[in-house]
Amino acid sequence: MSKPPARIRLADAAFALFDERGYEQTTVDDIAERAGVGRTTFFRHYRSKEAVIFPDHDRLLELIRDRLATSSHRTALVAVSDAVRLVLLHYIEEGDLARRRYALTSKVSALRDREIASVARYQRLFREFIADWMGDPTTSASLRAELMAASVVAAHNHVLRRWLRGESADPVTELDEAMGEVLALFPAPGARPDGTDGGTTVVAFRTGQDLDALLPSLRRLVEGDPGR
Amino acid sequence: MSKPPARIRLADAAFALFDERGYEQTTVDDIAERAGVGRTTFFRHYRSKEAVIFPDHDRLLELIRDRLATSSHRTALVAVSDAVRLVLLHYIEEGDLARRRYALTSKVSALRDREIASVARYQRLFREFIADWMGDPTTSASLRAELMAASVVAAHNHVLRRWLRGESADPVTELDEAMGEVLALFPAPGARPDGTDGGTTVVAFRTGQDLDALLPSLRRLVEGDPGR
DNA sequence: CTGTAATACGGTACTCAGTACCGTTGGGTG
DNA sequence: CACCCAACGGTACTGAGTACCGTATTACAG
Repeated sequence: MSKPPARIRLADAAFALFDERGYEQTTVDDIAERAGVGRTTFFRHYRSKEAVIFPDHDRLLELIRDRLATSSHRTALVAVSDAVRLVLLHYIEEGDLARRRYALTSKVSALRDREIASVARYQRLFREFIADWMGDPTTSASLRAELMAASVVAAHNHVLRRWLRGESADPVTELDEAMGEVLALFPAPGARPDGTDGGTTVVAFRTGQDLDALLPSLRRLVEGDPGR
Repeated sequence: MSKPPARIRLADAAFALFDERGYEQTTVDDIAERAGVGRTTFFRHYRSKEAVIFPDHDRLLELIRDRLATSSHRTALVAVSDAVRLVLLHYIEEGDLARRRYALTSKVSALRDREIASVARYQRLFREFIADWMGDPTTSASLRAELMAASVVAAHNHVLRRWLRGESADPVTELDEAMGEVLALFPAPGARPDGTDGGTTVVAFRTGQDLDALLPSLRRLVEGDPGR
């Protein structure tokens, strides 16, 4: 039962001290001391005092960048909705650690700001991806990309926060639902080369009917024979 | 021709030095020295080195809070759209100063993060206002409030950035147009007091959209909230 | 004119985050 | 054994931000 590596010990010590004394009241020296290492070693493993709480935002950002780069979806919004799932899954994998971080960021404004800045980087990535995908430098297209990216991130944050607060048992499903709402906000342009601008399918449901029973015909309507 | 007050001299000195040497390469001592005051005086007027660039975000936040508190609009979204105009007008009043700040925040990530954190506070204020206004603690209502707040802020940012880059001659009109798009995204619920609702849901699809992606929201429409 | 209180200011000293640099240790590997 | 290389510890430094104290200016009451 040898000691875990310094990086882990530092993180454990940091979270423990933050819980005991609060973030500002804890110095880097305190953390290093409790971890049984020198102060230099702390900064070797974590760029800053804040970074010990957000260890791998950069890695996650790259992961998402790759996912977007290799994604083959029919619309940019679907691709982004798919990519943002990675973020949620990452948090869920962290489990209790993510919740402890949430408790900290809720109290310490400096950490909250840092978290917000990280999220903004995701949003920027999404915005640029959508704008590139649309390839339309128009003002309105740019605005549309901005709105889409903001909505995806907002929906993700909504679900994530619910899960962090313990209000959600199945966050992945909730994310799907939330993303469905977002997709519904932005109907695809439905560009038709022949100019008939069909593309619109109107479906009438009777409430109380089983959606799953309708699904096959729905799918036929949308995918099989567009324009009817 | 007496000297302007120390607060102004400090801001001028700061911006000049930031332009000359860059933000990180400028120390607070440098700023104070050029302004002809002591270092202590700098911190008396500005809480931090960053604060000299963002002097009145707090004041503006309070202004918006008041505006929302005294607003009598038909929908929460309109009230927020109206309030966010204050932010844009504030930047426009600052004129060239706002553009110099934009040039700085574009280069220095620490400043960009700070700006983003400020904007997030507006967004949070909007979100809480909308949620309170709706008075519906449901998950979907909460998500809707989140999406609305994010969209308003995104639209504002879009217009503001265009103006800061000198790409917009009439930002106020552009903001109105952008807010129009946002309002179009979120049609009013259209409550039916007479109960004539026949339980039929009409859904308009655009082909080219992923049916699977839409499915969750569809399911919610049919099963979760009949009659809407 | 004088005492006094408020305000703004300058200076010193301190804490702490973050950086730079240097020396040391402890394994592997030829 | 000699060498190397990675991880570590220590020291010293810069710079932001805070606390505290003394001082000059102004205003104002008596």
